[in-house]
Amino acid sequence: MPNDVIGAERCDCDVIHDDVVARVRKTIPRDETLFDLAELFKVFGDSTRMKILWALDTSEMCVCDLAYLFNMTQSAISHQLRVLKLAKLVKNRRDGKVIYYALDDEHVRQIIDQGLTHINELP
Amino acid sequence: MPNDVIGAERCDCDVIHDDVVARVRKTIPRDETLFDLAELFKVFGDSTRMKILWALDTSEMCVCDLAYLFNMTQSAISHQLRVLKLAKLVKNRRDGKVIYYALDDEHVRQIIDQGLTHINELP
DNA sequence: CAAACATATGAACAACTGTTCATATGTATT
DNA sequence: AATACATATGAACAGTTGTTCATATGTTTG
Repeated sequence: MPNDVIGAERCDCDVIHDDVVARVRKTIPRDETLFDLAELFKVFGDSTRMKILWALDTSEMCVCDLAYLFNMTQSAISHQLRVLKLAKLVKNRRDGKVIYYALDDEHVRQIIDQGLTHINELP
Repeated sequence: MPNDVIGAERCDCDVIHDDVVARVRKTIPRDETLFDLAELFKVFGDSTRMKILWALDTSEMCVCDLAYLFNMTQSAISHQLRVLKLAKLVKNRRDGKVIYYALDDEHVRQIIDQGLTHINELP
């Protein structure tokens, strides 16, 4: 299903590069997929959530563990865990009063590692 | 170099989970690294930039090609290309009046692919 | 060198985001 | 049942972000 192809103003070089534009149009994913992808990365794009993900990669933890570990409010952590859960990056289980959170996806680590590689290779 | 360890309020289970917290403290990267990582993913967390990255993965393109392709203002594209360039994800070369942008990193595709895998595996 | 073109950039504005504060929900203990 | 504890959640607020508009920079062409 092709994306929005309704024309904007074209400059001279658009016409020259018509083939390139056409090639991209054929291979680029649907708008909705690109939007979902951006939404996913947006979740990784906050240092509090990044800390939480990294912590949970070591071990499952409860909310107050995380709050104590990062010296943050229980409420702030809880709000962010909600975001992570909606993105299916994190799952939880209840044990009495305590709720334990854990990573819910084996790709989380891989995505983060790719990011680390990029950062470490910068000059 | 250890991160901020100044104490927040501890709940009862913190004390119980002291070992877990200590283990995370030992293995988690420096605050600065986590911040940089989040900054990197933030760049992927916008659908306009995601579109641009995907387009440039097919072929280098000039600014007005991208504007035409996505039916957006030249200015809007230009602003986002600036963000991508600051993140070292994109490089450019000048050819007369026209400036061509291209991916500047072989990890871009891999990072995006990992994200796609996550999205596609959702139920 | 003047006009046309491609791109960059600063200011302004609306929309979005993350934290805090107050409070609600749910569970265990006595 | 009442209290204490762990977590969730809604409202509010400040800070951030992406687009638009106007304009500036830099290059080519006549």
